[in-house]
Amino acid sequence: MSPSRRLTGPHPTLATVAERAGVSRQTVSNALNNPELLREDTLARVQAVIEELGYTPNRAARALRTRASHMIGLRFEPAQEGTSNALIDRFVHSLVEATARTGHHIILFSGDPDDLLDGYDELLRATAVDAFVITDTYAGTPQVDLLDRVGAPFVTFGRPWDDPSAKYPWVDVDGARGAELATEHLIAAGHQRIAWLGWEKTSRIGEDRRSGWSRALAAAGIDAAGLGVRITDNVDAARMAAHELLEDGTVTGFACASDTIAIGVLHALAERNLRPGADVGVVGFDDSLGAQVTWPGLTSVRQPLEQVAIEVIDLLHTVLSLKTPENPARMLEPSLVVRRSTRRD
Amino acid sequence: MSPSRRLTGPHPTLATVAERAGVSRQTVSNALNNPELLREDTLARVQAVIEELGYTPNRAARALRTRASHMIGLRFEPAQEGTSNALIDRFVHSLVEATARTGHHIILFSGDPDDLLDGYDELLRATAVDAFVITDTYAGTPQVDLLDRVGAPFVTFGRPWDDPSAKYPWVDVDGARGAELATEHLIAAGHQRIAWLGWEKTSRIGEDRRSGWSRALAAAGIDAAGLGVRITDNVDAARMAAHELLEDGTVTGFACASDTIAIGVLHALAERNLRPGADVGVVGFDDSLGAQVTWPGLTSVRQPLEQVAIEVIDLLHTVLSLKTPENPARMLEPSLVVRRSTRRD
DNA sequence: CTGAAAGCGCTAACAC
DNA sequence: GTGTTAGCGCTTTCAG
Repeated sequence: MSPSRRLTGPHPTLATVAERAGVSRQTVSNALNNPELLREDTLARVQAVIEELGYTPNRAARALRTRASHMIGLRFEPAQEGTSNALIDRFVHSLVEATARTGHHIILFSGDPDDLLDGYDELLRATAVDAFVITDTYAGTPQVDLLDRVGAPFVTFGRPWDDPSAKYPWVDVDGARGAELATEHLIAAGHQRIAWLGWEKTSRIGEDRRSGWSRALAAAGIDAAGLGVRITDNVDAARMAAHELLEDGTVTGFACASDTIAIGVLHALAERNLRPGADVGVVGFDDSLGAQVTWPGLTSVRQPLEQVAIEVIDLLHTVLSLKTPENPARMLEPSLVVRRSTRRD
Repeated sequence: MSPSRRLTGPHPTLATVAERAGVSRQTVSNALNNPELLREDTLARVQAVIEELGYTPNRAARALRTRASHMIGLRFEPAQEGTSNALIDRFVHSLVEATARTGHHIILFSGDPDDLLDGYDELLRATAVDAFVITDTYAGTPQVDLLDRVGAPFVTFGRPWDDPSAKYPWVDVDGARGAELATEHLIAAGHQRIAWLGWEKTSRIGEDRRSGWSRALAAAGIDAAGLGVRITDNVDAARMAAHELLEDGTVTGFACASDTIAIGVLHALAERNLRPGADVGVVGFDDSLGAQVTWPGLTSVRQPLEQVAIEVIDLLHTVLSLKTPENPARMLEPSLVVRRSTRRD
């Protein structure tokens, strides 16, 4: 005699479905997780009841039993104001779309701004997440060491700058190639003296992008001397640096490490009554909303974030199934979105 | 004789802690959830072991038992390109910060773009979330009906436009007041003929903001005839509308329903060689990144999203503890961030 | 104040 | 193929 209890609670359980379908709970479970084990008619009957009752397995119970939460943690930093670079936000949108197809969910957490590692450990010990996506690899990757140590799966958006031979799975966009595209585009538009406005030397990403600019100039036989400038990532610093470079009248192109910097250059042009595109070509980086709305339209290097998200989730999937990914290091190509800041109409 | 098993797995459990501290599992549980029940020395001893072992309660087990996941669902729509308005992204950042203090977490999910209700039900039936935050109230609120029907807790960012007497908890920002602030600011700067560039009539939020503009003009005894224009929310539509309004040379002020629209006005000014601020005052809405980086700096109405998030979480807390919030309808005041687009230097 | 027993809903292992 | 048993880690009774 089975102790069949009828639950009065709002949610049907395995037992409810089993009773209604006239099978055991295990059979319902199999219908869900190993449908090939059931006879066709039994399966159909069980599925009909599941449908009818609107049954969805209880996540907590399933997680407790299988030790898999199907949650992916992402540490979400406070909003950065004053920069047009909301790249991470766009990435998160893509990530949510990408996870939707796999049954995983993104859970956002915050941590002490002074402690890059804060928050990870707790979620892990609570078995609240199966894995992490790490985005802030530009700041070095202490998180990677931590997660490696405790054996937690993760994938990073951003390559292992500190240790190119590191073998954890990552996805990144070739920033040097992006800057090269930008510079080639300016050269093709007839510019010769093309400046680089980038970040401080401490930024690996910044130096990488800068190398793409150098490469493009070298390939075209253009001397880069005095044209590479390093500043902090804000509009005003860029504006001032641009004024300095524009002083002698020979510089007519700017490849920039960010849209914020490029917009600073546009400000300088406005103040000098120079026409973006016609007089001076300007290219930004990241195709941020700022690039899209700013006057007269900013040409910018765009990272394929949708694809990055898909690759990240794909890698995560592989890692979570304890398989070794075939290609754990995935470099994607950026593209150039051309707008009026480089058109010589 | 207690069946004390030593777990070899990575995570300590209640049993591990209990054994190590020489108490029963229940006592450890109490140390966590009802510390006032324990004798001081026992409590201290248990806490020391918890600390030492780095124990964190298993969320799945706790959720299964208490029927509370401590997760809050937020449906996250695909990124909107071409508009400077990433308000929701900024809100999510604030929300994550706000939840951090309460032990809740935000889980992001996506849904069929054609079905506003998609996704909610499933998370609920899976008991994956305790409650929802709803942000898209401008599109009407079918979600509210759904959640009300199934008895799921939620709080909205956005008031019940369709039914002002609805008694569910919400937090919103007074958009009419924001437009009024913008218009008053333009009047104070000496402008008289101040145009409104807003959204189509179908937008409740748009009409609400517009009413603030009318109110400010009326209070100053200025005739608004012919100055209120409704367009779609994009840079180009705004640019063209601005050109039309600027044609007769009398309009010198623009209050706008969004930063996107305001930036379109700035484009028109650039094309007419009019100086933002000195010749024509322009005010946007939402203080987006675009407003912050665009030349020459766009004055904009700012919504206090950090505070909105805090109030939302506060209401959610109250609702989740089955109490009736004292003040379930919370309207917050926006503020004006003044930049050069309204300075007459 | 502390301990023992029961069970949340599910799935892995094994019997039939 | 299908049913039975056990237990994931926790908290809620209820005894002591």
